[in-house]
Amino acid sequence: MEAVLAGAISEALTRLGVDADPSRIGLERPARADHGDWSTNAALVHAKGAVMAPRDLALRLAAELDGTGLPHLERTEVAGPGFVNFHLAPSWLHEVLGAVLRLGAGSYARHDAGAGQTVNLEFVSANPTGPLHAGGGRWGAFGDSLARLFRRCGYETHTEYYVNDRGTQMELFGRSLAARLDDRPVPDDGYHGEYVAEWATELASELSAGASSGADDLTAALEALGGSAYAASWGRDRALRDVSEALEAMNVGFDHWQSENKLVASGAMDNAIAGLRQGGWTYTEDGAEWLRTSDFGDDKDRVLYRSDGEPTYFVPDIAYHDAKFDLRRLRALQRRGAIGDTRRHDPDNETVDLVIDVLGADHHGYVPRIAAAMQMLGHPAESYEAIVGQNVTLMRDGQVIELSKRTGTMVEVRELIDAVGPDVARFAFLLQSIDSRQTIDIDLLSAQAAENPVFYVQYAHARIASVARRAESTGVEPVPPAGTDLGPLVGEREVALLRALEVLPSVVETALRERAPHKVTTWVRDLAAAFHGFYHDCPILHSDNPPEVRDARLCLTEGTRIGLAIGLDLLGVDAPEAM
RNA sequence: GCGCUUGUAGCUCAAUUGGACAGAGCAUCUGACUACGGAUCAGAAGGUUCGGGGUUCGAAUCCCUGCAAGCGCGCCA
Repeated sequence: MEAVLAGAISEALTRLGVDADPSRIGLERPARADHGDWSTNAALVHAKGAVMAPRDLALRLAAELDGTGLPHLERTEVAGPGFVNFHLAPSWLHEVLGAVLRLGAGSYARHDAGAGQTVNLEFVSANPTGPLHAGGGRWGAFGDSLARLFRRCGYETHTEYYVNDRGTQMELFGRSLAARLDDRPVPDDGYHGEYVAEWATELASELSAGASSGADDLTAALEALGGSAYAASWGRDRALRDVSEALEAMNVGFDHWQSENKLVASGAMDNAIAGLRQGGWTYTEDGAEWLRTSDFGDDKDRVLYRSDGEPTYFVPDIAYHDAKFDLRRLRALQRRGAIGDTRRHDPDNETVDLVIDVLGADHHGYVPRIAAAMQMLGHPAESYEAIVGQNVTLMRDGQVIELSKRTGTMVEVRELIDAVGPDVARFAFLLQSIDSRQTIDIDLLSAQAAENPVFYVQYAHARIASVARRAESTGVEPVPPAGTDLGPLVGEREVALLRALEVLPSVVETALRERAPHKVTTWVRDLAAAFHGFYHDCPILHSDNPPEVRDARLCLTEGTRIGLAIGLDLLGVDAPEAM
């Protein structure tokens, strides 16, 4: 419909002798229903070139369009400073509903914008030194929903979690665990959380179970295995199990967990650094080796190898990001079953087209240097993208809870999920833009869990399922056959619901383009609201209803179910048959 | 001090990226089924879009400036 209108507008302008510039013509769905179904600013934009008052041009344009016999067009109108509004007959929405029913949840609102393109999406990547902080849930929900949007738009999509299992933090974590194990004080700059003590107890029982002959000296048993280094690696696995389980509970999964240790062991660092040196991007100063990141907009150059010869954390990060561009690496992971099914892809293309990091605001300073390094290694500037989101503030009892490694205070995602359930938690994270700081008051969220908007949406879905069950029990086909006359759907609430359903494809498209899954949340609430209104005012299975009205409404109900199912799936939230 | 992000109803947030009278949900007040699930629906009230300039047919949105908040600014990770 949009394409038909856009073409007609351009042609009409040309017939009026105006030099039409299609790129500047805006065609949009007005916010207010009484402004019609579509609206164009074409007259406003072209008035100057046509040397006419905007309204005069609008009037002539409207008259011209009225004469062309466009399908479904009831009338045009000129409004405001010179908008031309198109009022369409409900029949155009009936065609939309027909398409929704024909395509179903699998195919409606799908785009092939990303066909043949591969995207790699990294998110969460919290250090494996403890359970996942509740704030981390935001990145999980966001990243996972964004991945779902990419998939729906035809991208071959890989999701990754980078495991920083190497370096100072891991050592400290290992030493903290070891210290707890023999009741020594935890190092000052170590990990003081309650969980460290609990995990040390677990480690202790594993050690004593594993020790052959009642070795009750745990310290000796640990030393035999490698001391705090063993504790660190054991703790890493323990933490990752905890993190993945918590994310799984929120319906968040990853195709691949990349260990930094294994990456380094593979020689990836040497390869990447060789590439940088070859390109002449490095130099030595004060005994350290530097990278010319300021050539690409970074504030200053960055150290790769310290004067003592040790690589900074930056080196493995470069190697990792470089590796993420390598499709052969992803294929190899796939063969090992680390990654799920793949979609069609150009077999000659060996490069991932888009590598995305989802980061918290506290890491934004790191973006320019990694972007610089990727360009030095030959990856086009637009192929690396960092999405920087604002962090979450957690509250309890009206008090802000500061995340502190020293004192060990934290709120775990698990705790949040246990308190309110996965759907409320996930919906809450996806309720607002990633650009705005989010405050989650765990008590407030628990207390108001029953009023959470997620239930409003899920209730709409459950109601529809209930209608279907009732239809079945009275011998009525819950989904009338294709070709059912949708003509009876002309009431205000029916049209409002049809309109809400119609915009889903463009919502999906903009949500992906703007990396804004919360747009799906907003839409799904709108659709649910339109459905509840329809349901309240328009009886479906009531015996007074003529069969043709009943069947048309059943079609609309099923179409709504499809829309809700798509939206909730994109959000990773359950679409229940009953509540 | 410099940089990034943000500032919208009492609270939490939207606003088709420059469009028409800035919209929802909570909270407050008032109403609605002898019909398919009342976790619903309808209505009222609530605004100088942080302040001040500017750009144009048109600004919450873009530019300048001031204020406020969060984050970042190491041969730490």
